[in-house]
Formats: sequence, structure tokens, C-alpha cells
Amino acid sequence: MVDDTKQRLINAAGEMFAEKGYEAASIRDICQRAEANLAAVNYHFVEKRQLYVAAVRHAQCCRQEDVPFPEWPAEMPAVDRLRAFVETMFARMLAGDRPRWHLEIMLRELARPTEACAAVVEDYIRPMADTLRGILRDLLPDDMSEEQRWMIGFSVVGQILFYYVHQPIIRLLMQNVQTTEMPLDQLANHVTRFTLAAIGAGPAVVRPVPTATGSAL
Amino acid sequence: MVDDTKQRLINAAGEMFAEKGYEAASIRDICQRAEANLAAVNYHFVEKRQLYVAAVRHAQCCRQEDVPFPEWPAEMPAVDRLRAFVETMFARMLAGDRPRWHLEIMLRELARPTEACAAVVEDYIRPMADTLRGILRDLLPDDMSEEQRWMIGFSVVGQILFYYVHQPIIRLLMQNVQTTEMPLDQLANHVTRFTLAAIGAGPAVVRPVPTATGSAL
DNA sequence: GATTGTTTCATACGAACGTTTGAATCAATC
DNA sequence: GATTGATTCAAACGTTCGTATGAAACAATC
Repeated sequence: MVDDTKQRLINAAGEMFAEKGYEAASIRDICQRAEANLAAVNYHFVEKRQLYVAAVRHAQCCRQEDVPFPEWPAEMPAVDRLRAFVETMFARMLAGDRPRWHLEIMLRELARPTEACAAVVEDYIRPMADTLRGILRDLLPDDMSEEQRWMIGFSVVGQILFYYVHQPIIRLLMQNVQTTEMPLDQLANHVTRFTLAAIGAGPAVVRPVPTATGSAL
Repeated sequence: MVDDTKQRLINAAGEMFAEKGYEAASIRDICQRAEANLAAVNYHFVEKRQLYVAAVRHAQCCRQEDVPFPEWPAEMPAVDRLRAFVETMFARMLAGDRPRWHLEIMLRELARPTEACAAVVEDYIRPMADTLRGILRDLLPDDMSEEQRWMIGFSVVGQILFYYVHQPIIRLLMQNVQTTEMPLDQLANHVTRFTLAAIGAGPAVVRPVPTATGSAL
């Protein structure tokens, strides 16, 4: 393979950046993990920052082709497309076949963007947002305000991301609950049904319990 | 005030830890912002790590009394309590009357817990979780599984946190949309209605658009 | 096999880091 | 006003950081 060490550096750096953050991951540790010489970073990337950017870009490229959004047929109902969308996002997050740092480093960028990676992040996020918005456009009435459409989209993505970003809390809170690690499709099912019910495109996730007094909202 | 510089150090440290993370915030910068001598950290806290823990603990204590959950009367309908819960969480996040770092440093801990702060974080999160679960217990049927109840709770909190944690993405995506910064009560309204509709305790956030084909989920 | 360009290596540099130290300063007590 | 304990200060410690450098090793061309 051409530039084997260059690729090894990107992988090692990605792992460490994702795990410890930019500042806490030292070039020396990265090179040791990559089994490369200390000066290799300077030779291949000139600067630490550029190695970081390369890692982010690599993660973005890989995830594009990793768990791609399926090519849904035009006649596929919006409801099913939403379900497929949610499932794909969960698969991207929880599927273990690809290195975890690809996602992890992108999520770091998503929460606290680096100036140097803004474009890469936008390339990563924009297609997903467009896909979801396309689905919601079909699912929601035409006269709905642009802003409200966004908020519904955020409600979908917020639910999904929570399960990854705040995994530590979930484990902490649920440590007493006997559970089987919440399989992927169960999560996807929940979020999809929750959303569809919320926008009136599906049954509630539960039969409604008889409420004592109807409360004006 | 007793130990004025000690408190100044905690505040300055909190700001910097919240902004740049633990490693990237240097003792020198912290002391400069606190207008204290470099050795002050060692004198008052012995170690950098202990200063960090003190900052986290301080943030947790303050936020307890900051925007406390209102003492809801026993007869208050669960629907209204949910609305109040969501509003309080948003207020805690977006209200600008208290230093931002209190929340920010807790969210960092929530996403990537530090061993030394585990107990503090649990004290922070557990009451909120209990409150929400109490509301959901009244709102959901009794025969619902513990696991499913948790997932609905996560759907609520996931929506709320998204607006804070991923503010950068929201700004990026919505930069073309003319919007008025999304006022607090509008967000709270959306999340509450979205959730109530999802669990069948309220009307859908939109009148359902007539779907072409009903799709089995 | 000498030459050339690329990649690796051991080593060194200066800066910044967390931490330490001992003297200086302050505030209160007698 | 001397004594004591708590706090601040300037200066230095040894480490580790990112980066730079020049020689060695390697590969390919002629």
C-alpha cells in the first residue's frame, strides 16, 4: 500500500483524538500506536492540526460509503422512509463493523466545531439533513412553517443521538434495570413510532391511559 | 468574603474548563483570569484535578437551587407537570441569569464522565430522572415495561438536550432560515406537545396530512 | 554501482506545562 | 510592637509538549 505509515498515523490519531480530545492526545502517543517515528507526523502532515484535519476528513469519507442511506424507490411511502432513515442512523452509530472513532470524532466536531473542519462537517451533516427534510416534507402538511419543520427534524435526531452521546448516563440510570443492551431495531422502532405518533401519522406508542382532567396546553 | 481567591479560582477554572476542556485549560490561564498568583491553585487545591472537581461540585450545587423544579401540588395533572418539567429543563439550559459554565461543565461530565466526579454527576442527574419518571408513571399505563418507560423518558430528554448540545449544527443548518432565535417557551411547547402526542395523551403536533397508503410498521 | 529522491530515524530545541519552594506580606492575638 | 498563622508572591523545578534537523536507510533510475 502506498504511504502505509501515513494511513497508520491517521488511524492511530483518529483513535486517540476521538478518545481523549485534541489537546490530550500527544503526538508521541499517536506515533507509538502507529508504530511510526516521532518525526513522521511532521514529515507527512507538517503540523499536528493538519493530522487532526486529515483524520476528520478520513472519518467523513469512510462514513459516507459505510452505512449509506438506501436508495429508496420513489413510490416508497414516507412513513417507511422515515423508519429506514432512523434505522440507518442507528446502524451508523451502533454497528460495530467499522472503527468507532470515525463516528466519535465527527460527534466531537458536531458538538464543538473546529474552524478548520467546518466544511467537512457540513458535507457530513447536510446530506442527512436533506434526506430527513425530504421525508418530513412528504409527511407533514404543506402549510407548515419552515421553522416548525426543522424542530420536528431536531426532535427525531435528538432522540437518536441521545442514545449514543449520553450512553454513560443511560448506563448509570438504568444500572438497576435488567435489560439486554437494547438491540438496534428495538431502538429504531421506538423512535420511529414515537415520531410518527407525535406528528399524527401513526398510532401512539401506548394506548392512552384515561386521563382524569383534560388540560389545556 | 472568606477565601475570596479560592472562589475566584473556582469561577475562573469553571469557565475555562467548560470552554476548552480539562487538558486545554492551563493553570496559568486560570490564575490570570482569577487575578491570582500561579501558586494559588496549589495552595488552595493541591492539584489541578482537585480544582476541577471543586468546579464541578460547585456547578452542581448552584444549579440545584438555581432553577429548581417547582413544587407541584399533588392534584396537578401529569400533563401539566410534564409541561412544567420540560420548561424548567429548557430554562436551566437557556436562561442567561446564571453563569453558563455551570451547565456546560456538567454536560461535559454527562457525555464523558470523570471518575472523580461520578458521585457528583449522579447527584445532579438522579433527581431529574426521578421527577420525570414520576410524571411518566402517571402518564403511562401501569402494565408498560420498565424498559419502555425509560425509552420514552430518553426521548423527552434527548429532544431537550439536542437544542443545547448541538446548537452549532442547528445554526449551521438553519442559517438560511429567517428565525427569531427560537424563544424558550416555543421550544418547551414543541417538545411537550410532541411528546404528549407520541404517547397518546394529546393531539398531534399537526393535523395529519392524508397519507396515500397506510404502511404497516 | 553511482545517483537521486523519498522516507525513516535518533536526537535536540525552545516553549509551555503542573508543581514546588522559601521568602514576603498580611491580619489577628497577646 | 513582637508573635503567630494564613495567604500571596516571584522564581525555579523537572517533564512533556510540538516541532526542527541532519544523518541514515531505502528504492528506483541510469
